[in-house]
Amino acid sequence: MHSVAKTQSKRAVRGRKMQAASAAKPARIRTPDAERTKANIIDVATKEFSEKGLDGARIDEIAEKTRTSKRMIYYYFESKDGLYLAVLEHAYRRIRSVEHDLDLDAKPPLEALADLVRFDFDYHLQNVDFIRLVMVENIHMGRHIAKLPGLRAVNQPTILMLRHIIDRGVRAGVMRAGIDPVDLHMTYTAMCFYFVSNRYTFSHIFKADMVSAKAVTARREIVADVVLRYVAK
Amino acid sequence: MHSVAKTQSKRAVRGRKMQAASAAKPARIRTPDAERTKANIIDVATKEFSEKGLDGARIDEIAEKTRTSKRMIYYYFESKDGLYLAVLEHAYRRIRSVEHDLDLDAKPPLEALADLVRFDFDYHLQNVDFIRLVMVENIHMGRHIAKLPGLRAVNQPTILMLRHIIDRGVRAGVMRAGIDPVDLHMTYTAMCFYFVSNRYTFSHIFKADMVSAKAVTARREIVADVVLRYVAK
Amino acid sequence: MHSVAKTQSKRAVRGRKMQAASAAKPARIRTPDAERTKANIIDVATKEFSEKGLDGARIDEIAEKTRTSKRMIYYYFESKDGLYLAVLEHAYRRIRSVEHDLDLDAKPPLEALADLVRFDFDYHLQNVDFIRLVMVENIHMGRHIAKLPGLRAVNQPTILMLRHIIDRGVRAGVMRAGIDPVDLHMTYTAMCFYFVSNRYTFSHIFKADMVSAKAVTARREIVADVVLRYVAK
Amino acid sequence: MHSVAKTQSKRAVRGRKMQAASAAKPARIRTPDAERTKANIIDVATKEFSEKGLDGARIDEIAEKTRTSKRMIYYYFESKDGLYLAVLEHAYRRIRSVEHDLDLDAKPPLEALADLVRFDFDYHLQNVDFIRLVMVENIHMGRHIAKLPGLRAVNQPTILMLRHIIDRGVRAGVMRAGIDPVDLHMTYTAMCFYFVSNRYTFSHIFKADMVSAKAVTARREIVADVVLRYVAK
DNA sequence: CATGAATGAGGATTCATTCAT
DNA sequence: TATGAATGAATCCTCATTCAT
Repeated sequence: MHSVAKTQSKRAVRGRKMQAASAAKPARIRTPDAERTKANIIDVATKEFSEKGLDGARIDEIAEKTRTSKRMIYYYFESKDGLYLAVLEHAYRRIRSVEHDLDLDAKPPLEALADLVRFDFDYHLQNVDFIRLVMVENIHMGRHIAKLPGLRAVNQPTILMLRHIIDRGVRAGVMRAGIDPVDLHMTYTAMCFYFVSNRYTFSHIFKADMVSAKAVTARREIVADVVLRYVAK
Repeated sequence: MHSVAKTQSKRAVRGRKMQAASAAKPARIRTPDAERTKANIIDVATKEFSEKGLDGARIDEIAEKTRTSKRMIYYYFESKDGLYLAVLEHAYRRIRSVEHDLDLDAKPPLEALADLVRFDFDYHLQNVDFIRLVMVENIHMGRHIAKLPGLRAVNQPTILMLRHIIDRGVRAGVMRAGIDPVDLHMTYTAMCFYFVSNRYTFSHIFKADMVSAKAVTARREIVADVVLRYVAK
Repeated sequence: MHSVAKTQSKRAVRGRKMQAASAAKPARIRTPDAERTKANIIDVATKEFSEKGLDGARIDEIAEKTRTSKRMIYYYFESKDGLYLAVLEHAYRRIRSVEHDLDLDAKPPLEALADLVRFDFDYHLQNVDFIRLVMVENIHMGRHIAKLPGLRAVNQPTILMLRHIIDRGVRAGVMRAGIDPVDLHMTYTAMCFYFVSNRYTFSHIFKADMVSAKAVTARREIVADVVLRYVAK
Repeated sequence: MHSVAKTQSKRAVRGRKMQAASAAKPARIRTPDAERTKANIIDVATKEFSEKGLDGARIDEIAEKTRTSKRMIYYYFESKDGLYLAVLEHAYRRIRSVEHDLDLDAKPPLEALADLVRFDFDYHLQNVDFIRLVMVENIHMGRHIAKLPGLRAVNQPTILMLRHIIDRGVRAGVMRAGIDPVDLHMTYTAMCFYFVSNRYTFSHIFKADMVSAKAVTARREIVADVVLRYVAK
C-alpha cells in the first residue's frame, strides 16, 4: 500500500547530513548519538549479515543486539536492503590500503611482493566478516555493490603498488616482463580468499586442516611461493 | 525453518524404500515414477538454491516449477533443509572424476597437469550452479555437508590422478619433488573457483572483464601457467 | 526484500479455479469451504472497507471478524489491495439490474420512470455499504476500478431500460425528445447518491433531517418530481 | 491515530494565544510569523488530506512539504486529528458566499437561479480539494465536523439568497410556490457535487467523458435546465 | 501418490507522537 | 520557536509446514 522506495534519498541524505554535521562539531564530546547509533547498528549488522547472509539475517535480531531499537534501523537505513548496502559499503571502505604500513619500497622487489601476498593472506584470515560479506554479495550477483560506484577507487592503491613492485622487479631483472597487476592481484587474492571462504567444504571433503597455526603458516608460504615462482624470471 | 530434522528418519526412510521399491518393479508400466519425480524436484531445487541461497529460496516457488506438488517435496525430503541436503549431495556426487575422459596418462606430465587445470577451469565455468551451492554451503559454515560423510570419497580420484601426474613429473625430471597433491589441488581450484564465485564483486571493483571468451581464455592460460611454473623444476 | 506482486496472477487464478471446480460439483454439500471462506472474507471486508475506507480498514480486524485467519486473506486475495479489489468487484456485480423485478413495461412511461427513480433512491438507501465503497474508490481516484474493465457491462441494462422508457415516453407524446439516457441516469443517481453519501455534512450544515421516514419519503418524491418535470413535454 | 484528543485543550489554547499574541504585536518586526506558518501548514495539509484522505495522509509527508518542521504541526494543531479539523474548518469557512459577486438581484428570477446553479457547478469544479474533503468527512461519518458547530452559519447566506430568488420568481409568476430553498439547494448541489466526486467511477462504468470542456459545458446546462424545469410554473 | 486448503509464528516496515537540546 | 533523534505499538505480509481428502 505505502509507496515503496519513493523517498529513497530523503533520509539517506539526512543520515549523511548528520555525518557532516557531527564532523563539524569536533569539540562536542557526547553528541546526542546519531553517528554512534549508526556506527553501532552497522557493526552489529555487519556481523549478522556476514554470519547469516542477507536473507538469513533478521532485522529483529540485529535490533536486539544493538544499543537502539529496530525503529532506528529504518530511520537511518530505510530498509533491510539499505542497511545491507551500508554495511557493504562500510566494509569495503575499511580495507583501503592498510598495506601502506608495510613500507614495501624498502625491500627488494621479490621480497616486497612476497610480503604483500603474506599480508593479504593474513588480512583475509583476520577479516572473515568481510570475506563472507563478499561471498554473500556474489551470491546476490553483485546486485547491491552495483549501486556503489564509489567503491571502484578502493583497490586502486593496491594495484598501483603492485605495478610499482613489478616495475622494480623487471628493472632489477628478477621478474618477467608482461605481468598485469590486476591479473596478479586476482591470482593471489583468489588463493587467499578461497582459503577462508571455502574452508568448511574443502576441509570436509579433503579432511584437510585449514585452521591450525601450522596449517595456516604452511599455506601462507605456499601461496607466496606460487606467486614468486610465477613472476620470477 | 520450523522444527529442523525433528523426525529425520521416519520418512527419509520411506523415501528410500520407495527408491528400492520402484527399482524392484521394472516391469510395472504405469509407475508414476518416484525416481523421476525426485530427480525433477532436485533439479529445480538445485537451480533455486544455487540462485538464491538456502534462505532466499522458496519452497513454494520450487514446488511451482516442479512437475509435482509441494506435498511431494515434503514426502520425499521431509523439510526444506532435507531438500537442500539432497541437492548438495547430488551436486557433489555428480562431479566425481569427469576428469577420466581426459586420458591424461597419454600425455607428458606437464602437459597433463596443464590440461587437468584447464579442464577444471572450464568445469567451474560450466557448473556455476555447483560453485554457487558450495558458496552457499560455506556461508552456512558447512553445517549441512557435515552430515554427508560419504562425500569424502568424491574427490579422491582427482587427488590420486594428481599424485600420479606429480610422480610422473618428478620421475621425468620436469617437476620439483615435495609437492602435495591436495595443496596443489587447492591452489588451482582456488583460482578456478574464484574466477566464477567472485566475478560480480571483482569485475565491479576492478572494471575487469570476466565473461568474454577472450577474457576467459586469457585467464585460463594464466591459471595453467601459474600452476606449471609452480611445479616446474 | 521478497518480490512484490510478482506472482500477482498465480493465486488469484487459483482462487478462480476453485470457483469453477466447486461449481462442477454441485452435489457435494459441505465443500471443504474455499468458496464459503472467500465469501465470508469478502462479506466482512466489504463492511470494514465501507466503514473505514481502504486506509482506515485493518487487515487484522477484518481477519478477526472472519471465520478464518489473516493468512487466508492473503492466500486468496494476495494483499490488502487485492482484497479491496475483490470487494469492489463483488459489490458492483451485485447491483446488476435488480430493477428487472419492477416490470416497468407494464406501466405508462412517466410512471415507469418515476418508479425506476424511486427504486434507485431506495436502493441507495438500502445499500449504504456500496455507496460508501464507491466514495472510497473515488477518493482513490478510481485507481482500482480501472483494473476491472469487466464492470463496464454492469450498468448497461439500466441504460437500456432507461432508453426504452424514454422512447416509449416520446412516442406516447409525454416526454421531450433528445434526452440522453446516460445523462438522465447521472441526474437522478446524483440526487440519490448524494442523499446518502453526504448525509453527515449536509445534515450538519443545514440542520436538516435526512434519516427519518418522513424526510426520506419527502425527498424521494422530490427526486422523482425533479426527474419527471425534466423529461416532461 | 494514537490517543485522539487526549489533551485537546492545552496546546490548542496555546495555539490560539499565539494567534492573538501575534495579532497584538503588529509592530514587532522579526516575528517568525506564527500565522503564516500555520497557514502554510494548513495549505499543505489541505492538499494532502484531500488527495489521500485522513488515514491515507502522512504527517511526515505533510511536514516535509511544509516550510516548517513536524514539531510545529504538533505545536499548533496538537495531533493529526487536530490538523485535519483545522483543515476542515478552514475549507468550509472559505466558501462563504462567494456568490455575492454574482449580483443576482439585477437579473430576472429564473435567470438568476440558472446563474446561481451554473456558478455552483463551476465552483465545485474549481474546488475539487474541498469536494474531496467533504467526501472524506462523510466517510468518517461527520465525526469531525460535528465538533464545529460554528460552521452552521456558513451556508445561510446561500439559503437566504435562494429563498429570495424563489420569492421573486413566485411573485413574478414564473416559479411554482412551495419550493423549499434547502431542498432546492440539495437538488442542484447533489448534481454539481456528484459530477466531481464520482467522476472516476461514473466515467469508468459508463465510458463517459466528464472532463473535456465540451462535456463540462453540456452537463452544466443540463443541471441548470433540470433546476429551471423543476421550479418553473 | 497427489492436491488444494489451511495455519502459527514470524518478519519487514510504518506511523503518529515525544524528547532533548 | 525550532530541529533531529528516538520510540512503541501497530500493520501489512510471508514462510515452512500440515491436514483432509
